[in-house]
Amino acid sequence: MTETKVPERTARLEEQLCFAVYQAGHAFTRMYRLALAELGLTYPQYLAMLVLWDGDGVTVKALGERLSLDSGTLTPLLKRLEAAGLIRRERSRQDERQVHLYLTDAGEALREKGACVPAAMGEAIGEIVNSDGRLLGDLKALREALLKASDHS
Amino acid sequence: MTETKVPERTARLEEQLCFAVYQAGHAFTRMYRLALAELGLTYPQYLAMLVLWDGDGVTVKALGERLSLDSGTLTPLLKRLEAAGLIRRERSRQDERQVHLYLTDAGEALREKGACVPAAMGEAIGEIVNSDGRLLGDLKALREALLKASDHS
DNA sequence: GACAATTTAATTGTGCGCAATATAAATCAT
DNA sequence: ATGATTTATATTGCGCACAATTAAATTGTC
Repeated sequence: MTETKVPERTARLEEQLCFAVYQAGHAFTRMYRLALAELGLTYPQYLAMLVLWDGDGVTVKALGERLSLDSGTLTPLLKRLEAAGLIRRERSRQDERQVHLYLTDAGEALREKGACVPAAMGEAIGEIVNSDGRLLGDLKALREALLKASDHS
Repeated sequence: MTETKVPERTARLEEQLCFAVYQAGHAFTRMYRLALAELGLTYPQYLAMLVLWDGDGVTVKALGERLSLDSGTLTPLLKRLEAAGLIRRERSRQDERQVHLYLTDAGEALREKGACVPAAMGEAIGEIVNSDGRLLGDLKALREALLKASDHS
């Protein structure tokens, strides 16, 4: 037993799962950037619009839960969408703490142009890698495990 | 054949691969945040230190290629690491365009504390999901496909 | 050797992402 | 009903991420 205590090399960057996720995320936003620029949207703005296209009138809070984002991120993002004329922000009469989000006609109209974005992406790469939804499932499981493990509450 | 042309619903957010990657990335940085805060590092700073621990003296350019980040991101980040006393930035004598990055004693000393970070993470979640490196491989393949597809050059 | 083209960093400006805090409204407890 | 607690949004501040530009050094060409 030659106890060769190698000075505990930290794992190589490229072999770490966190880095792979980090890089894949950047690659995705880069990929979406061009297509979304034609819609005048950033990627996070596009995600917000996806939620509203799925059904508007939701509150900022509900949107935040769907996207895992807080008001510190959403408030300025939503103000930009409002300034772009895509949504309206209306404070609730029943509960004046809440702000409901509605699509304008322009925001509704953008849905169709937005609809072809994931299709274009999907054809380019989706089937190649995500053959049977396995990767998607793995990532969801990963996220769950991460959230569970980092539940500092 | 009842041709019910449903108004082309955009895919649900939660079923989109890009969103899963986006969410997993956030979950990772959240998970790392606490452990890294004890080292006084952010997650991107930790990635930079990983590269330098793997071998210092590299240029900003080389670091950027390793991390897929440009000088716009790296210059201020490296200045912060320098201000924290972890690295030195030295402009090359041979080629004054280049800046080489060296670990200080403090930066070198941080390696050991940093070494237990991925271990703690890995034990918490690594084995659960990444049973045999399949997920890692899938993500790398995904990244490759994305970069290839978005090679606007 | 002079000058154009390329390369490397740094700078500027915009938009997330998130912690911490503030503010105001609603709810709860007495 | 009044005061304490909780909830929803907004604000502030810091640190990425990246496009676009600038500045300076190097290389290539003639």
